[in-house]
Amino acid sequence: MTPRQNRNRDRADRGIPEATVARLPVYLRALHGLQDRGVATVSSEELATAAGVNSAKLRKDLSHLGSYGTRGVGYEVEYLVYQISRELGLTQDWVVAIIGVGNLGRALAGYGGFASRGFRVAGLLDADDAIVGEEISGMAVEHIDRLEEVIAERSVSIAVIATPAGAAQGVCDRVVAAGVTSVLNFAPVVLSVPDGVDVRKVDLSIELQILAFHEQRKAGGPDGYGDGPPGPAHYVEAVDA
Amino acid sequence: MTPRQNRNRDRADRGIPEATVARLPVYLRALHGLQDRGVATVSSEELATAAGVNSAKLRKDLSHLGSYGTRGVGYEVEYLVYQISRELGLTQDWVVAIIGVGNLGRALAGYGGFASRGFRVAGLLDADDAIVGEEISGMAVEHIDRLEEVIAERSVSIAVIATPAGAAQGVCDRVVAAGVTSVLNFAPVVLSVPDGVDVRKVDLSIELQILAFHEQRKAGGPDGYGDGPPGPAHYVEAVDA
DNA sequence: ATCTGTGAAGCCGTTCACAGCG
DNA sequence: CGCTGTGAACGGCTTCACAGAT
Repeated sequence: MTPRQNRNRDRADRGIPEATVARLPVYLRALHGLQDRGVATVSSEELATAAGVNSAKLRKDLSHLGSYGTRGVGYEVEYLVYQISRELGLTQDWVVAIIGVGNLGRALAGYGGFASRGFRVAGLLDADDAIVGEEISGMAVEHIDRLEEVIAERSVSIAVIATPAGAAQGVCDRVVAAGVTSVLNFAPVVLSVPDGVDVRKVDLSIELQILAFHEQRKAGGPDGYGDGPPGPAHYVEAVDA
Repeated sequence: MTPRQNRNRDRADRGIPEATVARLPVYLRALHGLQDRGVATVSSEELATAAGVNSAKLRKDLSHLGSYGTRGVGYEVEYLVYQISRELGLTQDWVVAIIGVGNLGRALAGYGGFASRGFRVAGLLDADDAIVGEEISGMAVEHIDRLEEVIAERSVSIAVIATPAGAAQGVCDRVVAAGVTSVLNFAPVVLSVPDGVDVRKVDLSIELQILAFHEQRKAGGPDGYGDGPPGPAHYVEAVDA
């Protein structure tokens, strides 16, 4: 039989590669920038440059959504914005609750990119009584005890966890039990969730450590040059900073 | 710049895959957790579970650093912590400057994970005179005009950009000109930098959009309801499936 | 016997290069 | 022509399954 599955869907195959999905928001942002500048049509080369990828990758990515370009011309900006938005599910509003209202939670609550791009923050919750009641970006902070009510009453579908590490798993369990199936986690812990729940993690410290690795390499490799002194025999004191 | 001259396949090959590098910080955090609980030895299966990966991947990753385990037994926690720390370059301190002291910058400045794991915040800079002089986490905010001096005087090697989008590229150009070759960017723009400069991006809005994509799919696939707003030009019949 | 370290296979994503269409 | 859309080649990452060390 043929190697492919029986039904090779014509266009807009729903099996869009993860790597492509992760880039669609970048393309979308670049397209919005072009829109603001009044650009009506864009070539794969131009859009790719604006998005920081190469044009072959961009064309391949867009081909997973369908044939939305015109050969010999390029892509119509407005049309492509709509198609990508629809594919990402941004033509509807997603209701978000932010749990943990420290500096990070405040930064998230005030982030303009939320409201403007299909996300509506409908709840700010915290366990600290000193913070509860405070008004942030026009919204009053509620006590975490009301978490389940808030999720149910306002149909929250995405939970943003910005609590300290120790509280994160507990909060996660509660939001999942309340029916949330998408979690964005800023706490530096690996959350465990049942199948069917999506968790994405944003971790500053990990990003910095990756940078440090490359920075060190630029400076001549770990411990100086070449092999250095590794090996089980050279068990130096653990330098726990 | 000297080209790659990696010939040693012995152990600790310096050509560690990017995907592995990105996971090492996760392993390191899991190991620190085990250390705190007084665990001395761990199997690949246990550590993998704690880190949220499968054991084959963990073993393959660690094999790129060297043979630091004992067959039939597992890995010595303290020794592995040291080896990973060394590989990531965390046995030395990296000096960080944070540019942009809004809520996000404050959250970053107060983030405990910095100081404790090989990073030292040596500068907080902002363009807003109302903020300059304010003390945050025991450090006074300085004016962005002093950016180049701060970088040079304190040997800053990593710049964290937490400014509004419009200011990010300008700040980036300045830190690069001042000799910084590692940038962590929180502003929602694609920064362009010369070769040899590393940029990593953290983007909340992108993460949320990826979640929205999957959430939508769970709810029955994109376009599962009527059709949205009008598509500008050609509006072919969407999908048959 | 147990658990690591690793060749080998399979999978996925990227890049190439050109066919196909405007 | 110019530029998109895409098969095919390529390379990297993940997974498997077992050889090999203790």
